Amino acid sequence: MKDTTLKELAETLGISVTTVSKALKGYADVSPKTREAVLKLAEELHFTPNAFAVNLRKQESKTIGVIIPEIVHHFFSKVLNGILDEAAKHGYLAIVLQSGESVELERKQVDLLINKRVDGILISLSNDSNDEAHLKEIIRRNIPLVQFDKISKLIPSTKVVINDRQAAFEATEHLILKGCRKIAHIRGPVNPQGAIDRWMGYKLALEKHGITYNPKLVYTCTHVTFEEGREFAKQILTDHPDVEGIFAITDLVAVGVISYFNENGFKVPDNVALIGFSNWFMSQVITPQLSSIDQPGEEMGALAFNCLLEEIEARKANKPYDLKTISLTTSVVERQSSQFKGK
Amino acid sequence: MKDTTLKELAETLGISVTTVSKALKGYADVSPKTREAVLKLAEELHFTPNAFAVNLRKQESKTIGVIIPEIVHHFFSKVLNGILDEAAKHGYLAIVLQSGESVELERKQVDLLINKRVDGILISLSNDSNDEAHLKEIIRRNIPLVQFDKISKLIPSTKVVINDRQAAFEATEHLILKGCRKIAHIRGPVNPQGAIDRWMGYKLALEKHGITYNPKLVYTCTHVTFEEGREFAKQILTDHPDVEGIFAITDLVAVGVISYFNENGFKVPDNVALIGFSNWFMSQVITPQLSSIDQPGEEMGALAFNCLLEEIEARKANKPYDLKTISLTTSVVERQSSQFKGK
DNA sequence: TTTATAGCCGAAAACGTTTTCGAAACGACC
DNA sequence: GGTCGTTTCGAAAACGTTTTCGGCTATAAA
Repeated sequence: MKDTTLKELAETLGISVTTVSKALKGYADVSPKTREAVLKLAEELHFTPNAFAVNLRKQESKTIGVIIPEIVHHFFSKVLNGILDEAAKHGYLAIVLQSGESVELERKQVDLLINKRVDGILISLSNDSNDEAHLKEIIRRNIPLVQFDKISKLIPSTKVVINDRQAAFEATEHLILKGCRKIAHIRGPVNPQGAIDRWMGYKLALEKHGITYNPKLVYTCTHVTFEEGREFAKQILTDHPDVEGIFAITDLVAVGVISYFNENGFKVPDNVALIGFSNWFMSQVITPQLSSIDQPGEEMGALAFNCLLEEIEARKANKPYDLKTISLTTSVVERQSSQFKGK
Repeated sequence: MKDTTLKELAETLGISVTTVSKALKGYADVSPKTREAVLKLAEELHFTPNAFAVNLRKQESKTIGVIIPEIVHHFFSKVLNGILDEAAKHGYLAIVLQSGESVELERKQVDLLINKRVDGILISLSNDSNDEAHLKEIIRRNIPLVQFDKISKLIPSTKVVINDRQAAFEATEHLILKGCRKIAHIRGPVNPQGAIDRWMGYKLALEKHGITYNPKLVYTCTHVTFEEGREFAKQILTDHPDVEGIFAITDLVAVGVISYFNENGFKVPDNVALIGFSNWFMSQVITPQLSSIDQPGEEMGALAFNCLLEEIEARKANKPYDLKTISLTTSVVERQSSQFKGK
């Protein structure tokens, strides 16, 4: 059973394909009588224009590609949610791919999207993306591109990010304002820009409040897991039993810290104040509830899509457009874990 | 700057489009000399076949559509992960849509995918899907369809599910074997089949072990949230202070129960044993760690895709294929929360 | 009666690829 | 020289739509 085509409609009505097409698209130069006949028959036969043909003819598919490191990830799934909803509003569909934090895979996914001839690409880079050849290829091919969250500064494109340094500054300052002076930082891996920026924000906050930075209070994750949180909690307790506050790179790590402290009778927030990062769902349901930094994931996704759409439409109309970098503001979400009691 | 086409290659080489196409696809009837010339030029000019044209010609796009209720959801994102990985292995891309648990939106998304002429559709229904007209339309259009997790029994298609009744039976029996006799069940909403099946599994386990079913021990969620878990925990404590075990429809609800009990000094598992459902990540990091039922999300996704692929290929080859229903086995994940101490 | 003007319609090209089918060229063999 | 087979190539149709452009008819104006 084949799909109905314009040609079939035309033949059964005894008119030309052209007229059928025009009737369906509301052109003015088709009489009301034939228009209605066409519409009626099209309805009856469940006609829908063949998307393949339309794509070929119009050289566009109303489809974008999205590449993220991991889909099973609270933040990225929220961003994706924002992208999908906003895309739907504007009649766009999204092909979703994950790079699994591997550059080779990321490059492969980019190639796939280029070959598919998507109308545009949204990408958040994998952690070890040192090579940008594939991104350059996107630009060479003149495909609209917007980077979000984890970006490459070397690639000229619109970017939607959060200000990691500022956010980390506020997180640390929050602990300071709660009365902490000796504050440890469990930071992210060495390379990713985000981890570096947050670490710098931490230092800046200490500096502003006259606390000397002590590198021994900084612990570096390699995998940013729950288990690492537990391990570093133990380590901190032996290295610095008098620690007053901890700023963890991520809620997951912070939850690991809580878990270890809970088991070992070290009280959060009575003995030590704690703040995480991302405002992951779990931070509301753990005991004690975890203070955190809210990253507006859906907003980031929606904004990234809108920037991409702007670029797509500008190019189609042969209009110029500006590459911008949008920095979303984060906010401290104050919960129980940071209500430091002092000594 | 336009993309290179077969025609351009042909013209600069002074040969026909046909020969260029054949050279690129490794046909035998093109001489080694011309083949190499074509390959070389294609490489230089970064030629990639125009996907729009290929789709039109072949009447397929190597793209499938996926509709899930929510993307920001641990289980569904895992299923999606399984789908995407398996699809990638077979050279397929996926367009992802969410129905947001609304039938109207679901119907709209189905229409979009039909119009896009995807090669097949994977769908998990929204909760209030009582109307199946849109699914029937997929079948009428002869589009390969596989349902997973939340399915409609009325629609003939391959299905990949878990055996909710069996899983709930095992969860309840697990509590019984730990020594619980008075066991409450916080069940899901009234309509969805999954909630009904789990409730029946609960009853069956009681029956098998000679415990009379008491409807007053069953509490019905409407939104299946953390807050509902807390509320019902409170309610259970006043209604049945001597409760020994609780089987919650979902880990999230179970975590709500833990949260309330933790705050009010009612000890899990000393006073009451608890088991959830889904084995989502949080169950490992909460204190006490939550026993649960593991649902193999990625496996479900991978399997669903493979079934779809089978159907796609069978149709292309005009071979018959069978509709099957695959029931994945779940397993009890025993953690701290179910280690009941008795009285 | 001619001319201008709407109103309606359709031929045809274009999008870029794939595949069928036949043809040309060439050598080998009888 | 004719026949046959092999190798290499290309014309053309097909996939289904969109859009331009010109043409036809009938009516109104001159």
